[in-house]
Amino acid sequence: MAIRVYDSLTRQTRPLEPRVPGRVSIYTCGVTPYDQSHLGHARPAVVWDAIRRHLMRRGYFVTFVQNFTDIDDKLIRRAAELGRSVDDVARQFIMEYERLMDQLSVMPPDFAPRVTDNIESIVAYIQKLVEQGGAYAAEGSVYFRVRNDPEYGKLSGRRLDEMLEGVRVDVEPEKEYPGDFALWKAAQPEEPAWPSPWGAGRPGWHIECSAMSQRYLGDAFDMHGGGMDLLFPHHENERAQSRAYLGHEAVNVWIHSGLITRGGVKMSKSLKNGIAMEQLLERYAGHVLRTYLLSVHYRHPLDFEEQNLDSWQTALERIYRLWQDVQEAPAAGTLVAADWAASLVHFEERFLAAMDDDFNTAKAFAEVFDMVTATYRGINAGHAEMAKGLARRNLLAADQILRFLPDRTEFGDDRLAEVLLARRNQARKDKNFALADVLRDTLVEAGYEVLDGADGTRIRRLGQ
RNA sequence: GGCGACGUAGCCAAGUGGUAAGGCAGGGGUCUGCAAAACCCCUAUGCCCCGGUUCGAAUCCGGGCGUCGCCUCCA
Repeated sequence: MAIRVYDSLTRQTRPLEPRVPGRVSIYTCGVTPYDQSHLGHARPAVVWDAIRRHLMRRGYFVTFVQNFTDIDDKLIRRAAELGRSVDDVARQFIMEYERLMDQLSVMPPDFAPRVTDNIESIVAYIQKLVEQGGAYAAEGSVYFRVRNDPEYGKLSGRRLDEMLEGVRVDVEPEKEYPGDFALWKAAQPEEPAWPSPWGAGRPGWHIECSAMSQRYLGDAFDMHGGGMDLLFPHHENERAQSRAYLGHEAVNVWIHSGLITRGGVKMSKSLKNGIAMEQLLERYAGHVLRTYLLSVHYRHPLDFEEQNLDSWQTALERIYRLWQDVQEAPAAGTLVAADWAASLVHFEERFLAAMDDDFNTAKAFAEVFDMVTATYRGINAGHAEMAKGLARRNLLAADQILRFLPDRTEFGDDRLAEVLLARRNQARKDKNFALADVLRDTLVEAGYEVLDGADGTRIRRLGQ
C-alpha cells in the first residue's frame, strides 16, 4: 500500500511518488540559532524524525537535509546584545539544539548545512537569477521580482494585490515593487559581510534554502517541510526563487507541521509564552516529550497544557510496565485462536497502515494501546508465553518509528531498593504485613512502583 | 479588512458518506493479606448551531456563532 501524504500546495492528500524509485529526498527548514530552543522547535524535528523512520521502515533510502540559518537580523541583534560575535552565538545555540534533539531521539540529519558555509553557492544562485532577469540589483542589494511569477501566492493561498494592502509603510525605496524581497542585503557597518558582485553584504532570509536544497539534493526533491508559520513568506518566496532559477518546480510535496499554542495562543518570543526545552527536560523524560508531540496529528495545532502532558505520561507508564514484563520474553511458540491473539499477530500491519495514512501517529499510538490490552488479555487467559513473545516483537516494531521506550529499561539497578524488596518479601512470607507495608511505603516514597504478581514482586523506578 | 484552519464525552484526541478509535479522569466488579498493577463492565442515540443533499452525514453543500493562525521576525 502506498504512503499517502498531504501536500500544502495542492491541498490534497495523494500517494507519495518519489522521483527516484526507492529513494526519498527531504529538505526541511531548521532553526535560526539565536536563542534557546522551545517546544515549537521540537515539534517539526520530532515529526520529521517519525516520518524519516517510517519511510526507512517502508524500505526507502532517505536523504534528509536540515539547515541552520546562522546569519540573519535576529542573530546579529542578539550577538550585539551579548557583545559576542555572530558566529560564536550561532555555534553555541547550534550545539544546544543538537543536544536537545538527541534527548528527543531525533536522528541527526544526513546534511546540516549552515548558510555561512554556503555563501558562494548562494551568490552564484543570485547571480543566475539576476542574469535571467528574475532579480535586480539596487543600492548594493539584490531583490527578487515577485511579479515575474504568475503563481506567486499559490502556496500560501493569497493574491499579490490583496497582500500589499496591508504592507508595512517603511518599504525600501529602491525596490521596483513593494512586494519584492531581498536576496542580498548590502553590508551595514558592524555587520558580518561577504564579497559579492554587488558589493559586500549578506544573504537575505529566503535564498539560502533554495540554494542549499539545490546544492545538497539537486534540481528536484521529494519533500519540503517546516512549521506552518513558514508558509508565508518564507516558503512562498523560496518556491518563487527556485521556479525562476530552475524553470520548473523543485519540490514534489510541501509538508507543514501545526503550531504549538498555549491557551490557544501561539508560542512566541514576543508573548513570552514559549517553553524552553531545557526547562521541560528537567521535569520530563525525553521520550515522554517526544511522544507527547506525536500524540496529536502533525498538521493539527497542539495546545500545550502541562496537565495533558501528565496524562500522556501516565498513559505511557502502562506501555512501560508491559515492556519490562516482556523484554526478555522468548519468541512466541504455537498460536492459539482468539481475538486477542489475532490482534497481536496483525498489530504491525495496522500500525504501519496508520503511519502510511499521512503519518497518523495519533492513530498509530491507539494501535499500540490496543495491542497492550490484547497482550494482557492473553496473559490473563493463560497464554502468557505466546502473548509476551508477540508483545515484545510488536513493541520493538512500533518503537522503531515512534521511539517511546525509555533508554534504560533495567529496573532494580538500585542495590538499596533490592535489599528493601527482599526484606519485604520475607516479611510477607512471615505474614508480618505491618512490616511489609512499611517497606512498601518506603520504596514508593523513594520513587518506585511496587508490583506484586503471581510469579513474584517487581519494582520499577517511576519515570523510566 | 483579505486569506486559511479548526470546533468530537469532564479533559486530551483519531475518524472526510455507512451508523462514534485510543488515552487521562470517574463509577462498578474480578484478582490480592491489604494496596498497587492487570483484566472485565459502565460513562457522547450523539460529533458548535440552523437549514439542505442523500436510503444513510461528525463526515458533502449553504448560512450563522466561536476560537486560532497568516498577511511583519517566527518551527
